[in-house]
Amino acid sequence: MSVSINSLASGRRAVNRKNNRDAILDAARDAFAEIGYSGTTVRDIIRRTDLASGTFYNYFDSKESVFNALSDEIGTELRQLLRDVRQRASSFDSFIEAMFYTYFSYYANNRENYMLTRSNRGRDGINQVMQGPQVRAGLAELNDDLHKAIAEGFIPSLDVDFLTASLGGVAFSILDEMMEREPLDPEAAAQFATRLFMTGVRGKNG
Amino acid sequence: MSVSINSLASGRRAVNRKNNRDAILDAARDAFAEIGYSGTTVRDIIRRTDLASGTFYNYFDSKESVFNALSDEIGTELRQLLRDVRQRASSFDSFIEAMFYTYFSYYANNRENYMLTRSNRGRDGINQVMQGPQVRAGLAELNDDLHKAIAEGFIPSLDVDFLTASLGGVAFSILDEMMEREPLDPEAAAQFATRLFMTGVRGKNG
Amino acid sequence: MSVSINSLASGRRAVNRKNNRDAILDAARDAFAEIGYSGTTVRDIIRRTDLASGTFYNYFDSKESVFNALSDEIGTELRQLLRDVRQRASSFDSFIEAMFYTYFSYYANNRENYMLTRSNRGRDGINQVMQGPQVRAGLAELNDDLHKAIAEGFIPSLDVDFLTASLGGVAFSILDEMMEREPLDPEAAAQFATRLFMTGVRGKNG
Amino acid sequence: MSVSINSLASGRRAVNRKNNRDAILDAARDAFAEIGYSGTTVRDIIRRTDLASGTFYNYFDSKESVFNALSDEIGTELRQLLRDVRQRASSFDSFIEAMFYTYFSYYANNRENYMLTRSNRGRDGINQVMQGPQVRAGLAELNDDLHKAIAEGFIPSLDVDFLTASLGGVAFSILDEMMEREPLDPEAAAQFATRLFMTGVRGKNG
DNA sequence: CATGAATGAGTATTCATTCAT
DNA sequence: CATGAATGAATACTCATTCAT
Repeated sequence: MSVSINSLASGRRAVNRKNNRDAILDAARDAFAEIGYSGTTVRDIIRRTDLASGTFYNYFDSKESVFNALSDEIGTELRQLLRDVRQRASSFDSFIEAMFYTYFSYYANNRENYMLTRSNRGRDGINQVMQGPQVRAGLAELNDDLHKAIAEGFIPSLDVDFLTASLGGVAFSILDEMMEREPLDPEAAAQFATRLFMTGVRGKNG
Repeated sequence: MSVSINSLASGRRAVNRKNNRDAILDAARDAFAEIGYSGTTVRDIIRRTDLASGTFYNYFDSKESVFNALSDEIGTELRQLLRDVRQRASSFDSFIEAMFYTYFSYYANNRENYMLTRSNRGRDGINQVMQGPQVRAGLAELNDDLHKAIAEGFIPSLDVDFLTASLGGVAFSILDEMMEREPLDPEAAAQFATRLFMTGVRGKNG
Repeated sequence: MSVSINSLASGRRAVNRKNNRDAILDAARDAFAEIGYSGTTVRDIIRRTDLASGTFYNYFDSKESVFNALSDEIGTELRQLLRDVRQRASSFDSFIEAMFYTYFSYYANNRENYMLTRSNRGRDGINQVMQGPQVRAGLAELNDDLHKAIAEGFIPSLDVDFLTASLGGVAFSILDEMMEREPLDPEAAAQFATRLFMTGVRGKNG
Repeated sequence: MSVSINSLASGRRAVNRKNNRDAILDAARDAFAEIGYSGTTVRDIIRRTDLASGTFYNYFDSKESVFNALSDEIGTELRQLLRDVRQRASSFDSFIEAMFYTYFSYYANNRENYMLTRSNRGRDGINQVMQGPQVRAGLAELNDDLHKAIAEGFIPSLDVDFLTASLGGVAFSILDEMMEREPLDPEAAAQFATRLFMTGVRGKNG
C-alpha cells in the first residue's frame, strides 16, 4: 500500500518536489513549531513526509541536528537581511529602525519560523536565540557595529555588551507582543522599539 | 537495607529541620538548573534526596507540578520584593532603578534560581518567564504602574503593552549578560538598564 | 485536621457504627461492585471509611482476603437460606422452585452483592461462583440432595455432577437476564427456571 | 548481543513460518490461559516470544487489544462452526444436540482456548463469555433460531431471552464439568445437555 | 489498636536509532 | 539510497504493604 502511495508521490517528486533533505526540514519546521522541540518525535517529522523513518538518518544524525539545521537556516537568512540593511543605512537612527523593521517583518512574514523560535526559545539549558553559529555571528556583527557607532560618535560610550544584549531583549519582547496583535504591524513595532532604544521613555517624540 | 538508610536519613532530616517537601523542592531546583526541565527525570530529582521514588508522589503530582511550585516560589518572592520597592519609590526614575536593582540582585544572590529560570526560559511552547500566575500578576501590576505613570504625567503616553514587554526584555537580556561577568555587579546593571530605559542610547548621561 | 474528623466520627462510632471490620467490609463491597476486583485498590476501599490505610491491615491480610471474606459472607447467607428452603420443601418440584426463588430473590434484594458477584465472577483463573468454602459446601449439599432425590425415585438416575453444574449454570444465566429487566421479577424467573429444569423446553406447561 | 539473538531468532522464525503477530497471539494465549488476564503482563507475553518488548506495540495497542483479538478469534471460529451445524440440522433436537456437541468438542480439542475463556470468564465488570462482537452476534443468531423454532411449532412459546441465557448457562456449566473429567467425552456431555434442555430432569430418556 | 507517610518493586508504554532487505 | 520492522533502554507513575509514632 505504502508502495503505491510512494509511487504516486515519486511522480510528482521527479519534477516538482524538493529533495528529501528539504522535505525533512520543512516537516521538522512544522512539527517543532506546532509541538515544540521536546514534544516532537522523529516520527512526527517523518510522518509529515513521504519518507520512511530510516531515511531520516540518511540526512540527519539526530533530532537535534535537524533542529540545529533549521536554526541555522533562519539565522543565516536573518543575518543576510540585516547585513543588507546595514549596508544601506544612511544614519545610525535609520540603521536601528531598519534593523528592527527587518527583524519584525521577517517573522511577521514567516510565522512558522516565529513559532519555531518562540516555542523553543531557550530550550533546555540553552538560550536558543543567543545560540547557533549564525546567530552568534550576527550578534557579533551587531556588537561591532555598536562599537563603530561609538567610535564615530553616533552614540555615547556605553557598555557595548550590555547594549547588544538590550537590543536583542527589546527586539524579542516587542516581537512577542507584536505577534499577538491583529493585524500584524511590524512598522509600528519598529517605530516603538527604535524610539525606546534611541531616546528612552522620556524621548521627545514619545 | 531500607531500615539503615531510613535511620541515617531520618537523623539527617532531623538535623536539617527540613521536611520532605522542601527536600524535594531543593533537589528539583538543583536538577532543573543543571539538566533543564525536559532533561530532568523524576528519578534525577529523587536521587538527590534521601527519599524513595514513591515518596515524590506524596508531595507532587508530577514533574510538572514541582516545576510549577518552584516557579511560583520564585515568582512570589520576586513579586513581593518588587511590591516593596514600588511602595518606597519617591520618583518614577527611582522606581524604575530600584526595580531593576531588586530584580538583578535577587538573581545575583540566588544563582540557583537564575539557572532554573534561564535553563527553562520558554520551555516548549511557553515563554516561561512570562508565565505562571505570580509572574503574570507581577507583570500586570507593572502594567498598571506604567498606566499610572502616564496618567500622572511622569512619562509620555506610549503603548503600555509594548512598554511592559520592553521592560521585561531589557531586564532579561541584561540579567543574562550580568550573570556572565565577574564580579556580579547588579548595581551597574541596574544603572545601565535604567538609563537605557529612561533616556535611550542618546541619553544625556550616557 | 484528620484528627478532628475522626473525633467527630468516633462519637457516632461508639454508639451507632459498626466496628471497623464491618466498615471495611461494607466499603469493600461497594468498591468491588463498582470498580471490580482488580480495578479496586486498597485505597479505594479505605477512602470509603473513616479509617487510615494502615488500619486495613489490622483486619485483613490483603485485598484478596477482604474479597474472600465478602464472598464467604454471601456464600454463608445464601447457604443458610437454601438450607431453610430445603427443610421446608414438601416435594422435589417445590424444593427446586423454592431454591431458585430464594436465590433470585436474594440478589434482587441485594443488588450490591449481585454486582459484586457478577463483576468478579470468574476473576482471574478462578470460577468465582464455584469457589469459596461456603459456596463449595453449598454445592456439595445440593449434590447430596440430588443424590437423595435419585435414591428416593423423585428423578431418574442422571449424572449428578452434570446435574449440579447445570442447576448452577441455569441459575446464573437466568439471574443475569432477570437483573437486567425492570421490574425485577424473581418469581417469574424462578418459574421459568424450574419449568426448564424439570421438564425442558418441551415441558407440558411450556 | 542483540545481533546474535536476532540471528538465532530469525532462523527459528523462518523455520516456524510464523509471523510475529501470530507469535504474539500464541504467547498471549498461553499467558492468559496460565496466569489470567489481569495477572498477565505484556512482559509475560513478550517473554514467550523471541521478540523485544517494543515489538509488541508494532502489532497491538495494548494488553487489552491482544486479549480482544484472541477472544474474537475464538468467537469467530465457534460462530462459524455453529453456523455450519445450523445449516445441516434436520430437526430441532438434532440441531440442539449438534450445537452442544460442536461447542464441547471445540474446547475439548482446544484446551488452551478453554483455559483462556475460563480463566477470564467475566473479567472485571464484564461477563466475558457474553461479550465480544462475535459472541454477541452468535448469541443473537441463537436467539433468532429459538424464535423461529417457536414460530414453527418445534417448541412452546417460551421467554426467548431466558431461553437463550439458559442454553448458554447449561453449556458453560457442563463444559466446566466435562473438562475436569478424564477422558474428555464431549459426546456424553452433549447428550446430557441436550436431554436436560429438551425434556428436563424428568425427561423420558433420563 | 489507629495512623498515614514512606517505601520501592513493578508495569505499560514510548521513541530514537539500527539494519537486513 | 530507501525502507520500515525490530530493538530495548528509559520513564512516569501506581499501589500493596510496612512501621515509627
